[in-house]
Amino acid sequence: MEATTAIAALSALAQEHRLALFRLLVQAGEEGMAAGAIADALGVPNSSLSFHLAQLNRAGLVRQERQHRSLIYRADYAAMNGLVSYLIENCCAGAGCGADQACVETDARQKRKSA
Amino acid sequence: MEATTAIAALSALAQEHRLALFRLLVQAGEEGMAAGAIADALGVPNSSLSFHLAQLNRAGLVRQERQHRSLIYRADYAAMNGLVSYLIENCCAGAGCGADQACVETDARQKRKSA
DNA sequence: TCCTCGTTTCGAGGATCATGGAAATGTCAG
DNA sequence: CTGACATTTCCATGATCCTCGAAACGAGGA
Repeated sequence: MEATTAIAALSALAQEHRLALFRLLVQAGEEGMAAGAIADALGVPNSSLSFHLAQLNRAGLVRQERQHRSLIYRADYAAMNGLVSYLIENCCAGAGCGADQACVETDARQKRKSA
Repeated sequence: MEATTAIAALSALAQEHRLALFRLLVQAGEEGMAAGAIADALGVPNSSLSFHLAQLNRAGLVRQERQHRSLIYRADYAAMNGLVSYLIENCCAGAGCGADQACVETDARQKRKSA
């Protein structure tokens, strides 16, 4: 992942409504949600929500698909994991982070992915 | 982690210089780096760097410690992992994300942590 | 104490972003 | 074709953020 891509993703997530929206889609899973249902769940005006959905889409964090009259949105798990991996890249200079077990786990996980 | 905290962290990371800075500290590990050394490595004016370091510090992503005349900065791995966990919370609605192996891994990792 | 070095704060200018109503677009049923 | 519905685009307003030189601050060394 390039820095530009990561910044786009982080900028997209660094906003109250968009963070809630993305997490909603992450938890919704493969089924996804229609724009209207999301607006309902979040209590955001349609025009605002559309703006935020477009931002997340442009950042590659969500994908849209037509289904009858509705647009279904889904979280892009690959992009999400790519961002996470980018953040913890070469974590801890190979020192194992001392007492921080969580960091060791994420580091190991990344190595497993690239192997 | 609360939404406000996560947004603060994401906002802090959603900026070219700060993202590079944070990743530099993540890779530097426990040893950390002095403000001057960071400014040198990134080619950013001192005043700008100080501004960005303050943002990361206020977001809880880095910690500072005096050492003689220099201020040593270190990445806060606990905060980093907290943010990651917040993002992937209840990932995939327990569906295993279909073909997306990476997501399954992160989901499993999170469950392991909270167990 | 005086001076130097490392770092932070101040301040103004330019750039980017969020909001939400109204109008436009696209999709389908009758 | 017409009407109804779901969603997006347009647009102006207000708010927030980034930059960096200059000045201020704080900690040692002589």
